[in-house]
Amino acid sequence: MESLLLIWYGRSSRDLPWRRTKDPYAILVSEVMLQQTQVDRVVPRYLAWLERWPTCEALAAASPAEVIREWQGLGYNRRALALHRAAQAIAADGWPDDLTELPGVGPYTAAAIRSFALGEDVLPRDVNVERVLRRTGHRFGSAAAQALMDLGATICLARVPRCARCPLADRCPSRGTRDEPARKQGRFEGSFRQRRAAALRAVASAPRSLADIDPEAVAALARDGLVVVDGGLVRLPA
DNA sequence: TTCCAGCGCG
DNA sequence: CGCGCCGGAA
Repeated sequence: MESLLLIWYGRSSRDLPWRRTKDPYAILVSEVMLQQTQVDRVVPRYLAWLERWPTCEALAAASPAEVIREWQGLGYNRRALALHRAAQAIAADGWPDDLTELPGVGPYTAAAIRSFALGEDVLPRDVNVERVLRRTGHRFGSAAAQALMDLGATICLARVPRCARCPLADRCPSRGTRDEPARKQGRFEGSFRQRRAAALRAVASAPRSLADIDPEAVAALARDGLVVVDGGLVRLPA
């Protein structure tokens, strides 16, 4: 079964920039960006990020404000600050044995770095991988990691699986089944999310007076350490 | 509306 | 373990 998957992957793999490197820092950047964010949206931002900060040391030397600006629009902005602190920790002390000691690095991202950058025999389990494992009832080795992700992202979709094009469909007990819909989310237009994003854009372009900015949005950003408030002004961290 | 290579907190 | 976190595009 795994060989069928790998044959399919040989023909259908996605050409993604972070698959062209084994630099642990580059893999770390890609994985943090990819946490709950679509591949197509990450690609250009990943390339720009690495061009600006090619190493942990370069990123560590940047200011939080620069980091937030470079991250702007990707969402989950605290990821950016965590990545920054991780780079500073690595620049100071090197890579820890337990990668989950790094801020913003959990079980999945740690396994991804160990597998994709360090070549260790571990299988990173994201939702796509878990879904394929669950549906097929099969066990796969770490060599199938990228293939499982691509299958889950392009064929074995949660809601509308494309079983007709799946290399594993013949022996898949879940062939044709669909997953339940996930949580619901309100409209973006006019939402608090939109106001918060606008507030961050405003502060990022230049420091503003508190009076010029939506107070609730500023409070939310401040709670996350994305802005500081002083002297009636909101601005990004020094 | 629903999707998205998770993490960290209670 | 459940939940909130982000933003936009399809």
